[in-house]
Amino acid sequence: MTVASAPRPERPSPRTAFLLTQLGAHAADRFAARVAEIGLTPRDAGALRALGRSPGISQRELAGRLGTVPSRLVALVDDLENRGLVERVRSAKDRRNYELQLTDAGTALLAQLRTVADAHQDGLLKTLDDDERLVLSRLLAKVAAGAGLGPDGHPGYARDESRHD
Amino acid sequence: MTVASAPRPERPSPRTAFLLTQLGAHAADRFAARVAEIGLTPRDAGALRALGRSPGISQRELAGRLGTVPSRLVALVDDLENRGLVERVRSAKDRRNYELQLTDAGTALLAQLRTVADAHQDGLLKTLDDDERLVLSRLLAKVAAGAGLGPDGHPGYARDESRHD
DNA sequence: TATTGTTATACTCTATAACTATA
DNA sequence: TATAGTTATAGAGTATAACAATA
Repeated sequence: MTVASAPRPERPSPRTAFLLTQLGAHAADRFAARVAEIGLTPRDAGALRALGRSPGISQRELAGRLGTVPSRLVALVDDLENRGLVERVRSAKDRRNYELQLTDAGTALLAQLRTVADAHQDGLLKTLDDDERLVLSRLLAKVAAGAGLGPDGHPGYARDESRHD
Repeated sequence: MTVASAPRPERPSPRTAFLLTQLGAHAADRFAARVAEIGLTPRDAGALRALGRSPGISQRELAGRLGTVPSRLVALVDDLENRGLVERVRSAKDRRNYELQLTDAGTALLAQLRTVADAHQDGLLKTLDDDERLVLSRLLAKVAAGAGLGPDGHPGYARDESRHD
Protein backbone atom coordinates (compact mmCIF):
# COMPACT_ATOMS: atom_id res chain seq x y z
CA MET A 1 0.00 0.00 0.00
CA THR A 2 2.09 2.90 -1.16
CA VAL A 3 -0.60 5.34 -2.10
CA ALA A 4 -2.02 6.74 1.09
CA SER A 5 -4.83 9.10 0.31
CA ALA A 6 -5.47 9.97 -3.28
CA PRO A 7 -8.24 12.53 -3.74
CA ARG A 8 -10.83 9.91 -4.69
CA PRO A 9 -9.93 8.51 -8.06
CA GLU A 10 -11.67 5.27 -7.12
CA ARG A 11 -14.75 4.85 -9.22
CA PRO A 12 -14.86 6.95 -12.38
CA SER A 13 -18.18 8.33 -11.23
CA PRO A 14 -21.09 6.41 -12.71
CA ARG A 15 -22.77 9.79 -12.66
CA THR A 16 -22.14 10.57 -16.27
CA ALA A 17 -24.65 8.04 -17.56
CA PHE A 18 -27.01 9.19 -14.85
CA LEU A 19 -26.54 12.82 -15.82
CA LEU A 20 -27.14 11.98 -19.44
CA THR A 21 -30.48 10.40 -18.59
CA GLN A 22 -31.52 13.26 -16.38
CA LEU A 23 -30.56 15.87 -18.92
CA GLY A 24 -32.31 13.96 -21.66
CA ALA A 25 -35.50 13.87 -19.63
CA HIS A 26 -35.13 17.53 -18.79
CA ALA A 27 -34.57 18.46 -22.41
CA ALA A 28 -37.64 16.46 -23.40
CA ASP A 29 -39.72 18.25 -20.77
CA ARG A 30 -38.51 21.64 -21.85
CA PHE A 31 -39.15 20.87 -25.49
CA ALA A 32 -42.64 19.67 -24.68
CA ALA A 33 -43.33 22.92 -22.83
CA ARG A 34 -42.06 25.00 -25.72
CA VAL A 35 -43.99 23.25 -28.46
CA ALA A 36 -47.09 23.32 -26.27
CA GLU A 37 -46.99 27.09 -26.69
CA ILE A 38 -47.63 26.66 -30.39
CA GLY A 39 -50.30 24.06 -29.73
CA LEU A 40 -48.27 20.93 -30.40
CA THR A 41 -47.29 17.84 -28.53
CA PRO A 42 -43.82 16.41 -29.13
CA ARG A 43 -45.44 13.70 -31.19
CA ASP A 44 -47.28 16.26 -33.29
CA ALA A 45 -43.98 17.96 -33.85
CA GLY A 46 -42.41 14.72 -34.97
CA ALA A 47 -45.22 14.13 -37.41
CA LEU A 48 -44.90 17.60 -38.90
CA ARG A 49 -41.16 17.20 -39.31
CA ALA A 50 -41.50 13.82 -40.94
CA LEU A 51 -44.15 15.11 -43.33
CA GLY A 52 -42.03 18.15 -44.10
CA ARG A 53 -39.16 15.94 -45.08
CA SER A 54 -41.18 13.20 -46.76
CA PRO A 55 -44.44 14.53 -48.19
CA GLY A 56 -46.95 11.95 -49.35
CA ILE A 57 -46.00 9.09 -47.06
CA SER A 58 -48.69 6.76 -45.77
CA GLN A 59 -49.89 6.46 -42.22
CA ARG A 60 -48.04 3.19 -41.83
CA GLU A 61 -44.84 4.72 -43.04
CA LEU A 62 -45.30 7.63 -40.65
CA ALA A 63 -46.03 5.23 -37.81
CA GLY A 64 -42.76 3.49 -38.55
CA ARG A 65 -40.82 6.74 -38.41
CA LEU A 66 -42.44 7.82 -35.19
CA GLY A 67 -41.76 4.45 -33.67
CA THR A 68 -45.40 3.78 -32.92
CA VAL A 69 -48.10 1.40 -34.00
CA PRO A 70 -50.38 2.31 -36.94
CA SER A 71 -53.55 2.32 -34.88
CA ARG A 72 -52.23 5.13 -32.75
CA LEU A 73 -51.74 7.34 -35.75
CA VAL A 74 -55.44 7.50 -36.49
CA ALA A 75 -56.27 9.85 -33.66
CA LEU A 76 -53.07 11.80 -34.20
CA VAL A 77 -53.77 12.44 -37.87
CA ASP A 78 -57.46 13.05 -37.12
CA ASP A 79 -56.42 15.79 -34.78
CA LEU A 80 -53.89 17.38 -37.12
CA GLU A 81 -56.43 17.19 -39.93
CA ASN A 82 -59.15 18.80 -37.81
CA ARG A 83 -56.79 21.62 -37.08
CA GLY A 84 -56.12 22.09 -40.76
CA LEU A 85 -52.43 21.22 -40.58
CA VAL A 86 -52.45 17.98 -42.51
CA GLU A 87 -54.46 16.54 -45.38
CA ARG A 88 -55.39 12.94 -46.08
CA VAL A 89 -55.28 12.43 -49.82
CA ARG A 90 -56.35 9.06 -51.17
CA SER A 91 -53.58 7.55 -53.23
CA ALA A 92 -54.54 7.21 -56.88
CA LYS A 93 -52.25 4.24 -57.34
CA ASP A 94 -53.45 2.24 -54.41
CA ARG A 95 -56.67 3.47 -52.98
CA ARG A 96 -56.19 1.67 -49.71
CA ASN A 97 -53.71 4.13 -48.36
CA TYR A 98 -53.43 7.85 -47.91
CA GLU A 99 -50.75 10.20 -49.04
CA LEU A 100 -50.35 12.56 -46.13
CA GLN A 101 -49.60 16.16 -46.96
CA LEU A 102 -48.93 19.28 -44.98
CA THR A 103 -51.38 22.07 -45.69
CA ASP A 104 -50.12 25.62 -46.05
CA ALA A 105 -50.95 26.15 -42.41
CA GLY A 106 -49.03 23.01 -41.56
CA THR A 107 -46.01 24.20 -43.50
CA ALA A 108 -46.18 27.56 -41.77
CA LEU A 109 -46.39 25.89 -38.38
CA LEU A 110 -43.44 23.70 -39.25
CA ALA A 111 -41.42 26.84 -39.86
CA GLN A 112 -42.47 28.11 -36.45
CA LEU A 113 -41.51 24.78 -35.00
CA ARG A 114 -38.00 25.13 -36.35
CA THR A 115 -37.69 28.49 -34.66
CA VAL A 116 -38.91 26.99 -31.42
CA ALA A 117 -36.43 24.11 -31.72
CA ASP A 118 -33.58 26.55 -32.24
CA ALA A 119 -34.63 28.56 -29.21
CA HIS A 120 -34.91 25.35 -27.24
CA GLN A 121 -31.39 24.32 -28.09
CA ASP A 122 -30.05 27.76 -27.37
CA GLY A 123 -31.73 27.81 -24.00
CA LEU A 124 -30.54 24.35 -23.14
CA LEU A 125 -26.91 25.02 -24.05
CA LYS A 126 -26.79 28.62 -22.89
CA THR A 127 -23.95 27.95 -20.47
CA LEU A 128 -21.69 26.62 -23.23
CA ASP A 129 -19.70 28.73 -25.65
CA ASP A 130 -19.47 27.82 -29.32
CA ASP A 131 -16.39 25.67 -28.92
CA GLU A 132 -17.92 23.74 -26.09
CA ARG A 133 -21.09 23.17 -28.04
CA LEU A 134 -19.11 21.74 -30.86
CA VAL A 135 -17.16 19.43 -28.58
CA LEU A 136 -20.34 18.30 -26.86
CA SER A 137 -22.01 17.68 -30.16
CA ARG A 138 -19.11 15.51 -31.33
CA LEU A 139 -18.91 13.53 -28.12
CA LEU A 140 -22.63 12.87 -28.14
CA ALA A 141 -22.44 11.74 -31.75
CA LYS A 142 -19.68 9.36 -30.77
CA VAL A 143 -21.73 7.95 -27.92
CA ALA A 144 -24.72 7.65 -30.22
CA ALA A 145 -22.65 5.76 -32.76
CA GLY A 146 -21.53 3.33 -30.08
CA ALA A 147 -25.11 2.89 -29.00
CA GLY A 148 -26.20 1.92 -32.48
CA LEU A 149 -28.08 5.16 -32.98
CA GLY A 150 -27.51 7.09 -36.14
CA PRO A 151 -25.59 10.38 -35.75
CA ASP A 152 -28.95 12.07 -36.05
CA GLY A 153 -30.40 10.18 -33.20
CA HIS A 154 -32.66 7.49 -34.40
CA PRO A 155 -31.79 3.84 -34.01
CA GLY A 156 -31.22 2.08 -37.30
CA TYR A 157 -33.77 -0.61 -36.71
CA ALA A 158 -36.58 1.61 -35.47
CA ARG A 159 -35.87 5.25 -35.92
CA ASP A 160 -38.00 6.98 -33.39
CA GLU A 161 -38.90 10.51 -34.23
CA SER A 162 -41.34 10.77 -31.40
CA ARG A 163 -38.66 11.23 -28.81
CA HIS A 164 -37.99 14.81 -29.42
CA ASP A 165 -35.45 17.42 -28.81
CA MET B 1 -23.52 39.67 -51.25
CA THR B 2 -19.83 38.91 -51.01
CA VAL B 3 -19.93 35.43 -49.55
CA ALA B 4 -20.91 33.03 -52.30
CA SER B 5 -21.17 29.51 -50.99
CA ALA B 6 -19.94 28.73 -47.51
CA PRO B 7 -20.09 25.03 -46.62
CA ARG B 8 -23.30 25.35 -44.63
CA PRO B 9 -22.50 27.33 -41.51
CA GLU B 10 -26.08 28.57 -41.44
CA ARG B 11 -27.89 27.03 -38.52
CA PRO B 12 -25.66 25.66 -35.79
CA SER B 13 -27.48 22.33 -36.03
CA PRO B 14 -30.35 22.13 -33.57
CA ARG B 15 -29.45 18.44 -33.47
CA THR B 16 -27.47 18.63 -30.28
CA ALA B 17 -30.49 19.11 -28.05
CA PHE B 18 -32.26 16.46 -30.07
CA LEU B 19 -29.36 14.07 -29.68
CA LEU B 20 -29.26 14.72 -25.97
CA THR B 21 -32.90 13.75 -25.64
CA GLN B 22 -32.50 10.65 -27.74
CA LEU B 23 -29.43 9.52 -25.89
CA GLY B 24 -31.08 10.17 -22.57
CA ALA B 25 -34.03 8.01 -23.56
CA HIS B 26 -31.71 5.35 -24.87
CA ALA B 27 -29.66 5.37 -21.68
CA ALA B 28 -32.84 5.08 -19.62
CA ASP B 29 -33.98 2.11 -21.71
CA ARG B 30 -30.66 0.36 -21.39
CA PHE B 31 -30.56 0.96 -17.67
CA ALA B 32 -34.06 -0.41 -17.28
CA ALA B 33 -33.06 -3.54 -19.18
CA ARG B 34 -29.99 -4.03 -17.01
CA VAL B 35 -31.68 -3.59 -13.66
CA ALA B 36 -34.52 -5.83 -14.84
CA GLU B 37 -31.96 -8.63 -14.84
CA ILE B 38 -31.63 -8.29 -11.09
CA GLY B 39 -35.38 -8.01 -10.66
CA LEU B 40 -35.68 -4.26 -10.33
CA THR B 41 -37.45 -1.47 -12.09
CA PRO B 42 -35.66 1.85 -12.40
CA ARG B 43 -37.94 3.16 -9.70
CA ASP B 44 -37.07 0.29 -7.40
CA ALA B 45 -33.44 1.08 -8.01
CA GLY B 46 -34.01 4.71 -7.08
CA ALA B 47 -35.71 3.68 -3.87
CA LEU B 48 -32.87 1.36 -2.89
CA ARG B 49 -30.30 4.04 -3.58
CA ALA B 50 -32.18 6.63 -1.58
CA LEU B 51 -32.60 4.25 1.35
CA GLY B 52 -28.94 3.30 1.17
CA ARG B 53 -27.96 6.91 1.47
CA SER B 54 -30.65 7.96 3.93
CA PRO B 55 -31.79 5.06 6.08
CA GLY B 56 -34.87 5.62 8.20
CA ILE B 57 -36.65 8.15 6.03
CA SER B 58 -40.42 8.15 5.82
CA GLN B 59 -42.51 7.24 2.82
CA ARG B 60 -43.33 10.88 2.26
CA GLU B 61 -39.69 11.81 2.30
CA LEU B 62 -38.92 9.01 -0.12
CA ALA B 63 -41.76 10.09 -2.36
CA GLY B 64 -40.26 13.55 -2.46
CA ARG B 65 -36.87 12.23 -3.48
CA LEU B 66 -38.29 10.02 -6.17
CA GLY B 67 -40.36 12.88 -7.49
CA THR B 68 -43.62 11.05 -7.07
CA VAL B 69 -46.75 11.34 -5.02
CA PRO B 70 -46.98 9.56 -1.63
CA SER B 71 -49.88 7.36 -2.65
CA ARG B 72 -47.81 5.76 -5.33
CA LEU B 73 -45.20 4.68 -2.84
CA VAL B 74 -47.56 2.34 -1.08
CA ALA B 75 -47.51 -0.32 -3.76
CA LEU B 76 -43.81 0.24 -4.38
CA VAL B 77 -42.85 -0.29 -0.75
CA ASP B 78 -45.36 -3.13 -0.44
CA ASP B 79 -43.56 -4.88 -3.24
CA LEU B 80 -40.07 -4.27 -1.93
CA GLU B 81 -41.19 -5.40 1.50
CA ASN B 82 -42.77 -8.58 0.15
CA ARG B 83 -39.51 -9.38 -1.53
CA GLY B 84 -37.65 -8.92 1.72
CA LEU B 85 -35.59 -5.96 0.55
CA VAL B 86 -37.07 -3.24 2.72
CA GLU B 87 -38.59 -3.07 6.18
CA ARG B 88 -41.31 -0.78 7.46
CA VAL B 89 -40.48 0.11 11.05
CA ARG B 90 -42.97 2.21 12.97
CA SER B 91 -41.30 5.35 14.26
CA ALA B 92 -41.16 5.42 18.04
CA LYS B 93 -41.16 9.21 18.09
CA ASP B 94 -44.13 9.70 15.80
CA ARG B 95 -46.14 6.60 15.31
CA ARG B 96 -47.87 7.95 12.24
CA ASN B 97 -44.92 7.37 9.99
CA TYR B 98 -42.55 4.56 9.13
CA GLU B 99 -38.80 4.55 9.20
CA LEU B 100 -37.89 2.66 6.06
CA GLN B 101 -34.84 0.43 6.28
CA LEU B 102 -32.97 -1.79 3.88
CA THR B 103 -32.80 -5.39 5.02
CA ASP B 104 -29.54 -7.31 4.63
CA ALA B 105 -30.87 -8.66 1.36
CA GLY B 106 -31.70 -5.12 0.31
CA THR B 107 -28.21 -3.93 1.14
CA ALA B 108 -26.71 -6.82 -0.81
CA LEU B 109 -28.89 -6.04 -3.79
CA LEU B 110 -27.88 -2.40 -3.61
CA ALA B 111 -24.27 -3.49 -3.94
CA GLN B 112 -25.22 -5.51 -7.01
CA LEU B 113 -27.04 -2.49 -8.32
CA ARG B 114 -23.88 -0.41 -8.11
CA THR B 115 -22.03 -3.00 -10.15
CA VAL B 116 -24.80 -2.95 -12.71
CA ALA B 117 -24.72 0.85 -12.86
CA ASP B 118 -20.98 0.82 -13.46
CA ALA B 119 -21.36 -1.71 -16.24
CA HIS B 120 -24.14 0.36 -17.70
CA GLN B 121 -22.03 3.48 -17.81
CA ASP B 122 -19.10 1.59 -19.26
CA GLY B 123 -21.27 0.12 -21.97
CA LEU B 124 -22.82 3.45 -22.77
CA LEU B 125 -19.53 5.31 -23.04
CA LYS B 126 -17.52 2.50 -24.57
CA THR B 127 -16.61 4.56 -27.63
CA LEU B 128 -15.01 7.29 -25.53
CA ASP B 129 -11.54 7.18 -24.02
CA ASP B 130 -10.89 8.42 -20.50
CA ASP B 131 -10.13 11.97 -21.55
CA GLU B 132 -13.27 12.19 -23.60
CA ARG B 133 -15.35 10.83 -20.76
CA LEU B 134 -13.99 13.49 -18.49
CA VAL B 135 -14.71 16.24 -20.98
CA LEU B 136 -18.22 14.94 -21.57
CA SER B 137 -18.85 14.73 -17.88
CA ARG B 138 -17.78 18.33 -17.39
CA LEU B 139 -19.80 19.64 -20.29
CA LEU B 140 -22.91 17.81 -19.12
CA ALA B 141 -22.43 19.18 -15.62
CA LYS B 142 -22.23 22.64 -17.10
CA VAL B 143 -25.41 22.14 -19.07
CA ALA B 144 -27.10 20.72 -15.98
CA ALA B 145 -26.05 23.76 -13.97
CA GLY B 146 -27.56 26.04 -16.59
CA ALA B 147 -30.72 24.00 -16.52
CA GLY B 148 -31.11 24.43 -12.79
CA LEU B 149 -30.26 20.82 -12.11
CA GLY B 150 -27.69 20.02 -9.51
CA PRO B 151 -24.37 18.67 -10.80
CA ASP B 152 -25.66 15.27 -9.74
CA GLY B 153 -28.70 15.54 -11.86
CA HIS B 154 -31.68 16.32 -9.75
CA PRO B 155 -33.49 19.63 -10.00
CA GLY B 156 -33.20 21.70 -6.88
CA TYR B 157 -36.90 22.03 -6.38
CA ALA B 158 -37.87 18.44 -6.97
CA ARG B 159 -34.90 16.13 -7.18
CA ASP B 160 -36.09 13.19 -9.11
CA GLU B 161 -34.28 9.98 -8.38
CA SER B 162 -36.72 7.94 -10.37
CA ARG B 163 -35.26 8.99 -13.67
CA HIS B 164 -32.31 6.78 -13.72
CA ASP B 165 -28.94 6.38 -15.19
C1' DT C 1 -56.75 20.91 13.28
C1' DA C 2 -52.81 18.91 10.72
C1' DT C 3 -50.17 15.02 9.04
C1' DT C 4 -48.78 9.91 7.60
C1' DG C 5 -50.06 6.37 5.28
C1' DT C 6 -53.81 4.15 2.73
C1' DT C 7 -57.54 3.21 -0.42
C1' DA C 8 -60.78 4.21 -4.20
C1' DT C 9 -61.76 6.32 -8.29
C1' DA C 10 -61.03 8.21 -12.63
C1' DC C 11 -58.23 9.55 -16.38
C1' DT C 12 -54.60 9.02 -19.82
C1' DC C 13 -51.81 6.36 -22.67
C1' DT C 14 -50.93 2.40 -24.97
C1' DA C 15 -51.07 -2.27 -27.12
C1' DT C 16 -53.80 -6.00 -29.18
C1' DA C 17 -56.75 -7.78 -31.94
C1' DA C 18 -60.99 -7.71 -34.64
C1' DC C 19 -63.17 -5.35 -38.58
C1' DT C 20 -63.72 -2.73 -43.56
C1' DA C 21 -62.28 -1.67 -47.85
C1' DT C 22 -59.42 -2.22 -51.26
C1' DA C 23 -56.06 -5.00 -53.84
C1' DT D 1 -55.03 -13.91 -49.49
C1' DA D 2 -52.83 -9.89 -48.07
C1' DT D 3 -52.50 -4.97 -46.83
C1' DA D 4 -54.02 0.18 -45.19
C1' DG D 5 -56.67 2.11 -42.25
C1' DT D 6 -60.05 1.95 -38.45
C1' DT D 7 -62.41 0.72 -34.26
C1' DA D 8 -63.10 -1.59 -29.76
C1' DT D 9 -61.37 -3.37 -25.78
C1' DA D 10 -58.45 -4.09 -22.16
C1' DG D 11 -54.35 -3.15 -19.62
C1' DA D 12 -50.72 -0.31 -17.33
C1' DG D 13 -49.51 3.87 -15.11
C1' DT D 14 -50.76 7.85 -12.89
C1' DA D 15 -53.12 11.62 -10.35
C1' DT D 16 -56.82 13.14 -7.22
C1' DA D 17 -59.29 13.11 -3.49
C1' DA D 18 -61.50 10.81 0.38
C1' DC D 19 -60.43 8.07 4.64
C1' DA D 20 -58.28 6.09 9.23
C1' DA D 21 -54.86 6.58 12.69
C1' DT D 22 -52.02 9.47 15.19
C1' DA D 23 -50.36 13.83 16.71
